[in-house]
Amino acid sequence: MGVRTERPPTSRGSTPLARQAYTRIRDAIERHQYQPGERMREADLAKSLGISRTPTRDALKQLEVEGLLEAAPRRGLVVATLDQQHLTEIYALRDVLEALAARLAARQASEAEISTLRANLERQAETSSDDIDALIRLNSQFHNTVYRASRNRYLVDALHALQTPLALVPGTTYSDPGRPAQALRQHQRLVDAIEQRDQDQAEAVAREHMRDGERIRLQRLADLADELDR
Amino acid sequence: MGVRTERPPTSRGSTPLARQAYTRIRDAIERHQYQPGERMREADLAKSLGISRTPTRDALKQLEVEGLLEAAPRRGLVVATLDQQHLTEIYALRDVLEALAARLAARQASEAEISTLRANLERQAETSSDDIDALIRLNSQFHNTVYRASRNRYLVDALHALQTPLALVPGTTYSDPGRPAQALRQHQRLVDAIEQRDQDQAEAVAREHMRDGERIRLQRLADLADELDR
DNA sequence: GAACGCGCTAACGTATGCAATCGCGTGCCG
DNA sequence: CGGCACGCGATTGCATACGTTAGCGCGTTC
Repeated sequence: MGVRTERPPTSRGSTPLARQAYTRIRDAIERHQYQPGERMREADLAKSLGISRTPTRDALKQLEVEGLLEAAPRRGLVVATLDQQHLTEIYALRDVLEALAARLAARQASEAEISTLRANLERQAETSSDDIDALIRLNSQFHNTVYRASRNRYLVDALHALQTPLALVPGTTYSDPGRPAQALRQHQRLVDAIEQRDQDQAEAVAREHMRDGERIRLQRLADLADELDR
Repeated sequence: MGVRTERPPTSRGSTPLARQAYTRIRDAIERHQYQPGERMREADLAKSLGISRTPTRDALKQLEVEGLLEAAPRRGLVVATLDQQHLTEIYALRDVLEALAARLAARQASEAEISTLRANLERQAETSSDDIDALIRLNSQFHNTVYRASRNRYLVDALHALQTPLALVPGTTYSDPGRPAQALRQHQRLVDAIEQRDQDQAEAVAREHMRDGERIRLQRLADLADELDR
């Protein structure tokens, strides 16, 4: 079904379809356009994406590896469900990983990385608490900079892998009214600790940051369960 | 090309081809039948496995996710290389993960799990230091039992993910003459700590175990580099 | 009227053919 | 004699057809 005559032959990049499919399906899941437990059929998705089953299948496999989809006993792949137990396990692990990243960053962050973090803090401070999308983006950049400063790619990968399934819970910690200001204060304290090369302090701040984040997300999950019960 | 008339229709199991391909390729890599950097071509592998490119491709993708293969700039998938830097990063992370697993196991291992660990220790004690394959198997079972006792599937997954790339270095820590006895002693101390619910001690023993393992593997890598230089 | 069995259909695993891309070699031109 | 450009071969990405299996509904029989 060679429908793709739209793309001029000069377009050398021509994004791999599997990557496009992956991105679009993942976005749809993160926007909660599919319910947890909803079946994901190769043929349906392929048709709605306008591509064949082959790249669609590749995308689904990757999403399964990342934990956004799971194999249901006799129904194929479905959107994964994240309950309180999962959340607790994720944060138990994330706590020690963020602590390690903060410690390593305090030990070996470059001056350029510290400047990047400072610049990020300023932008966070200038951003309105209402512009949640911008805050989320800045938060993500902030943490990624800290992760990379750890100089440990396995740690970076593990931290990213842990954050992916969190997208299954609608909203983020920034939906909580006091969170933006609190996060900014904790981020500032973390950069201070990194700049002073105080590894223990950096680890302590990171752990505090995680505990607060876990609390907010658990609360959110409980609220959602209440709504569904009604 | 319906070549597979060999399999009687009664054979219901007939492992999916993609899984077979994955297992066989992974085994071959772990046995070092491919050199690091060696190209892995879909068509070649498919032909040598007697299957088509589709399941072969699936297997290669999974191996890439797991870090045994990596995408080389302009040459497709090649067998991954593990240098000293990688090893150091892996162990820096594994240290805190094993420590967490040991701590959680000490907190919440069931009596049945502790019995399983004790039984494993006995079998380790009865196994000759020369039977390296058996020791490796027992060691793997031992650690997996501790991991599961942590009641944290994300931690279990992360620990497994970290161990996979270690297979790229020929031999294991058990190739070292003193290691079997040392490992057994450390395993025994770990089970003692778990049984006494001493979380700090469990964590300390796990960290010591990791440090020794890292030292042996770094030495092994250095020896290999020396051999190649000659 | 109920239970068991048979066939139909939906879904996925697998095979294979086709197309697009990229590296590399060769030949031509400056 | 060297560099650039064109073309060819190798390799992977994508599409699609086929086979197989399992679940479900309908019919038949006791």
